[in-house]
Amino acid sequence: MYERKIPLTLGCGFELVRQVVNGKWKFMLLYCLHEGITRPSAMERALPGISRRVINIQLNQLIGHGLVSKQDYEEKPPRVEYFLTDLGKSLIPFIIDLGTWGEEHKGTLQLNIV
Amino acid sequence: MYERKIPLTLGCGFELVRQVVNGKWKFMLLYCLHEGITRPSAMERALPGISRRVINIQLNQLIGHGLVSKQDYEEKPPRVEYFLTDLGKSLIPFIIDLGTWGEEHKGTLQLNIV
DNA sequence: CAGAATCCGCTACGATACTG
DNA sequence: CAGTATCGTAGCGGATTCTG
Repeated sequence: MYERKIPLTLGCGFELVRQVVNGKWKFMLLYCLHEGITRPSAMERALPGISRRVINIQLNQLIGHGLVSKQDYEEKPPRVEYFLTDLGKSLIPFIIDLGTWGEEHKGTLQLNIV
Repeated sequence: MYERKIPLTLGCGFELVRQVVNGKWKFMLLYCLHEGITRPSAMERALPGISRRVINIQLNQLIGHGLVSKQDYEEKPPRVEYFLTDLGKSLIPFIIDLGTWGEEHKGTLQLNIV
């Protein structure tokens, strides 16, 4: 054998992950759901700076990717709730650990990012 | 107490991580380095579809974030090598585990993404 | 309160060509 | 082989407005 052109058996996995978590607020939205913040209005309060449009778009993408499910109670005034699916839950440990990693290296990183 | 407006102590960490790994090929570049693929030409071969321009841009960002270091041997023909810093190495387990996660749920995810 | 529709600026990325 | 410069494009996300 010569050389492996694509030595990255994980490459496909990387790309899938990248697509799934691609989006400015996806991590935080998933973490909100994990924290029990299930309603859009609550997310808007919990995440200063996010807009309703982006909440909807990114939640819908997460639903499309099978990480989130939606419950519409069809009441008036409207009430809906979003929940993590099992697949979504399986991603939470990564998110928390990555967030912790970011916190721990905040000093080093911020210097460079700012 | 009323309600915590920002219940996400990890929010800042999320944001830092998002900025650091933001980029289509960052995961794969970091994984390349971890695999010992240190030279740009080798990365180009290992990652079909990537361009030299993007390799340089994203590696420089990683350097700026302190995850990667560069060694220029100042020879002719030119030869340079990139390496993971300790900070960069500390991110590798996440990347591998996320790639594995993506691989494991490929079936579920691909249906939705395609 | 949930959410869809519209407009728009910014950036990332790809393609290409060029310098040492 | 390494790296830069330029151009064109698609998409993300912010602001705003409107509906049920």
